[in-house]
Amino acid sequence: MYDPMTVEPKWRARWEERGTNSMDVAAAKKPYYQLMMFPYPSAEGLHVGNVFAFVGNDIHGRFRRLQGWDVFEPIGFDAFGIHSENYALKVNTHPGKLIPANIARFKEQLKRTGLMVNWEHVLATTDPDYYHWTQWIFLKLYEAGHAVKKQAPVNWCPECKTVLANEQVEDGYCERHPGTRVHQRYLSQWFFTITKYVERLLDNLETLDWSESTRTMQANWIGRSEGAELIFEAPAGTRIPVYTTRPDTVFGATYLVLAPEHPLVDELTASEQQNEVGKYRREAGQKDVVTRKVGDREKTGVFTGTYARNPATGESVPIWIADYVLMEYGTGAIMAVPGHDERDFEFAEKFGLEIRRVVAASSPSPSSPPDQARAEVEDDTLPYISWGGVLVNSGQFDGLGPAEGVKAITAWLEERGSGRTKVQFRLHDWCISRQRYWGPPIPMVYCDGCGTVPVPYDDLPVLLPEIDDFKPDESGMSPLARHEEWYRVPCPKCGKLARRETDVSDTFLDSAWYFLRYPSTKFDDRAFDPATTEKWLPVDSYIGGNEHAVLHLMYSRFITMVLHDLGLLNFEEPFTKFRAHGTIVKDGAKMSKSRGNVVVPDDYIDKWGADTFRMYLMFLGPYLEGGDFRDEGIAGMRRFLDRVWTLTKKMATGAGELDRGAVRKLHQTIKKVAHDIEGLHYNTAISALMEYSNTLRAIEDDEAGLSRELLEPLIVMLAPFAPHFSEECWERFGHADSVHDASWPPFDEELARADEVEVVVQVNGKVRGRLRVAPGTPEAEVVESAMADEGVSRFVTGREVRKTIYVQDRLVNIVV
RNA sequence: GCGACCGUGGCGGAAUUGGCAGACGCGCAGGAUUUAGGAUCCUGUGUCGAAAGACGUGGGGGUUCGAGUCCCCCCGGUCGCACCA
Repeated sequence: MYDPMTVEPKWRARWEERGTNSMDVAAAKKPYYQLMMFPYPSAEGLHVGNVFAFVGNDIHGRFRRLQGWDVFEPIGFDAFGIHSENYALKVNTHPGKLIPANIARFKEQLKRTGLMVNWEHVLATTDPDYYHWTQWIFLKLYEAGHAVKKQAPVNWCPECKTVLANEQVEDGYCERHPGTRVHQRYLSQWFFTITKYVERLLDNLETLDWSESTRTMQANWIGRSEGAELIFEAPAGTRIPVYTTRPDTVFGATYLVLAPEHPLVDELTASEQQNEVGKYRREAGQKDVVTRKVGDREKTGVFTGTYARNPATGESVPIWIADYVLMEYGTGAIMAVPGHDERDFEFAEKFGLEIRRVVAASSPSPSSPPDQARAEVEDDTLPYISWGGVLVNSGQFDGLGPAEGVKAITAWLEERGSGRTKVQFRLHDWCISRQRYWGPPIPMVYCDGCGTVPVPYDDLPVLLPEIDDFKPDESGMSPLARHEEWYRVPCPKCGKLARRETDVSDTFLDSAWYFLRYPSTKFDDRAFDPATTEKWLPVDSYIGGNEHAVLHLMYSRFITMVLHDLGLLNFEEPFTKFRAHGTIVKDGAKMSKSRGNVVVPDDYIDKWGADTFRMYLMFLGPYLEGGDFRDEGIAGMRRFLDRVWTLTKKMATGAGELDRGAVRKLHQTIKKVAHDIEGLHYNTAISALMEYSNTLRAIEDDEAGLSRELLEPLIVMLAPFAPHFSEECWERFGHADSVHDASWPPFDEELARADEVEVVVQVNGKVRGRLRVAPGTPEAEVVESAMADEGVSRFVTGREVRKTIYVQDRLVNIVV
């Protein structure tokens, strides 16, 4: 009987002794970088979702190794950030104390899972040897002009006394304090100018071998749109630029709306409207960023009391301010076309503004041009939004389709100096300041004389001080701002007393470059060694969750591009291939502590062994889609390993004739399993291995029986899935070396070929018989024997054969 | 609302280019072994039907000799984005 409780620890110990998994990064000849997204080391430890993800990554890495690659499969810990910090606050223990214990626990669990992790190259983002280089990257970006300081709104929870990320705000309330409304504060913060790279970030997507869903999400996030910037002029000559994707509808623009924060509002507000406008702006400022965007969408706004000239019609249109217009997008001002935009329509209805139709749904007939179209348009009670139809009420442009109208009207306005075509993106600059404690201090110093001064490279790292009062307070500043002994430093330039930046950087910066560090963890004088990096990067295979499809992957690509442009990297895309794995759910619902349906891997590994658990997880469903975790099936997987175990004990020693059918099945299996592992289709790879073992079981008592040639390839193919079990079998076969240093079994097309195929005979598309023929039998011969088949002739005789369809080696269809 | 993906036995899920639907596994039933239970092994297992056969991949229509697969409409689900002008 196979006993994982003794076999698995035995092999883990031996792997460590022999250094089986410690591939020498410097000496590797055929490098293959197999990366998985590193975990946040939570206090709860590894959950099945992590194990599922890591095992899938490990199988691919181990398979590549069997194919002869020098596979580098590192792991690290994303241990900075608000998660760790909030947990530390909750249990009232310093995060610096919690993290090492959590990491130790994770390591233990990861090892028990049997991963081929290279433990010589572990990293933790909280380690000063690591964040030294996170700060170095900040300085590199600063030097290149990609790090700038500007004012930005943040969510503030008065109860937590801290800034919240958008994800921590639920419908305007703090996620930790359901009764507390979050509001908006303006703070001066550091930004990385990722928007400068927006075209490359979008265009390069097409060249990447990434999950389609991930690329789509990135493209949506970047949000490219084409349109025009048009100028509306106020009487005093103030030019108000607006961005629109529908410049063809400018003849229908009956009013303007500015965002409440728009810098021109003061100037444009008439004196009698001052009070109203001021009040509205204050109210808008009170709303937190999230509520304003997703909360109650009842339109609100106030009239500024002034007008601007529509550049197309020359008419005066009223200028309003309303919070449905966002300052962060476009120019922070829109031309409202209520006839053809739902939001503008709703607003116009509410405030009694003019609605003018400028696109008719159907083409006016030549006999009764625009009049008829106008009539039908005026009946409408809702805006008409489509790229179909024709322009009406648009002067010389009447009759054009919207797409032609865009070109013609933009060109016409451009000629008159009131517009130009414009491409707009949704992506914003990346705010990296966090008014928190648990992160790498931003390496900047503010000096009264010299201004903003970067910390010299030689003074890095700026160590995060160990303070007890890491709890945030009312001020909106980092807890570090309470520690004068820390932030008071001499200015690096002039030596006078100056002040450190007290904010720390975003966790996403830690993870935006960690893959560069792994191969170079041995170098303490550089972030990443040029020769090592050239050898190992870009990453050959990256696997992770789609929850990081946008931010993490986008930021990593951005940092890589910047470092490339600075001449520090010779590639500009970090991940050649990326696949998003699926999610494991329980009873159809996402696992979460609040639902109480979290599955902890430890008990399963204790009971069934890591190998059984690994295979079971992979067999649940397609790796790229995930599946539902149930206890019922796991015994079946254990049964499978037990059967293979029994097979290996029956290995025939004599040199009998090999079973032809088994050899054929073997080669078919080699091909299928390799193909499936490459595509990460582990569930079907496992089922192919099961089929092959069933084939062997059927001949186990035969004379020639189970020869080494039939059994050993099964064990090798099983090795990526069940690494301990396979080692034990391999050893019992008399091998002194590791099965993981063996080679993937060679595939022979000739041996895989069937010497007889079954051809299905259909009459009118219904199966009426089957024939066994040699592969490649010509059509005429097959049809002839098909007609002779009793089951077939019953349905054919006495009827006229209209035609026959023949698919080589597969099917005959006789149409009568 | 917009975008992407998906819907197949009692269950999880298979099915290159349109070509035997239900691989593999779970569960279940019968049998062997066992004092019994468990474990193991063998056989069976989409539905209706005694059988021949008919029906069958969320529903409806279409293309085709042939549709789970392609096209159109509808219903249901999952994920992402969400006042982005």
